[in-house]
Amino acid sequence: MPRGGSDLTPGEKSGAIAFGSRLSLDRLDSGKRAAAVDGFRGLVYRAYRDFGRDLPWRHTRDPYEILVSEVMLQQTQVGRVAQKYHEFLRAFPVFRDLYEAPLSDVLTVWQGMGYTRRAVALKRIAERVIRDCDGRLPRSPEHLQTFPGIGTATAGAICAYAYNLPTLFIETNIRRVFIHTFFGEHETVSDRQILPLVEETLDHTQPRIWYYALTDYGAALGRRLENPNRKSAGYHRQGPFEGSKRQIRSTIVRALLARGALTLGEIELLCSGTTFGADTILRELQRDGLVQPVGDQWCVAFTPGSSGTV
DNA sequence: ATCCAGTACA
DNA sequence: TGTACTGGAT
Repeated sequence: MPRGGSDLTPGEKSGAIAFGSRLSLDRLDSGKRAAAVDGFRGLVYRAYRDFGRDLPWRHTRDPYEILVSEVMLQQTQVGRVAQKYHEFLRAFPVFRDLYEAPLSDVLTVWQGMGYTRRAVALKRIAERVIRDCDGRLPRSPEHLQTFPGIGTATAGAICAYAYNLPTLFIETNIRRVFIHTFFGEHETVSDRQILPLVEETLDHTQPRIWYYALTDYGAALGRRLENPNRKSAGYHRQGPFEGSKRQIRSTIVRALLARGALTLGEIELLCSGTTFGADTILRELQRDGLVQPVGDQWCVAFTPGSSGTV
């Protein structure tokens, strides 16, 4: 494990590439290019030694526990996930617990994390793993990506962290490292441009540790730079929360969890003052597997697979 | 008031 | 290829 360091100054040992260095692999012959890749790896590992993070989900290699952490880390910062992670695993220690739990229990524990849809996805993953996969999470990124809520980044991360496989993936900290280091002059950078560098620099001898190091270096860069990911082709700012659809969605789900069930009239009341009709929002929440109608009331879906059918 | 994050589906 | 999905920190 790395230890927390403090000195960020670039004046390092002779020959070493300093924290925050910009590099280019362009127009290097193959020998020089290999040496530059080596230098980059040294830089990343040195940052890991100095600024590596001791994160709760790095104490396990259990695929279920890694899955939970990676889904939580989608769109949600480390600090908030760290608070919720153990609580979630206490409530649902293994796939079967998540499989058997009512969705409302899962959503209740999930509260505060945002993007409730991810909790629905986790429950659906548990159902497929129990029913179709003999209770074991698959090992290949391609197979993993057929599960709800698992895309390229999460699939790659699970393979690297749970199985120590040399998969290629890009998430925000990794993106930050490559944009900062290799695309300093560029105005915008797409993941397609970054991926070949991820491939070329990957340390096949220890993918798990390499990705720990890469993400920690990215996180350390993020604390001292204006976010280089603003150059990412996918980057965009978020609109205001007040009065937004996402605000009313979360209000409705929270109310349903607290009260058990609500009539359409009560939900319309929650929507008053927004430009969205209760009907539209409920339909979307139902499509997302979050709610379902019961008689003349609405409640949290019994099981996420059942969207609509009681 | 502004910032950050990966997936799904158009 | 673009856009919608949240909530807490600052």
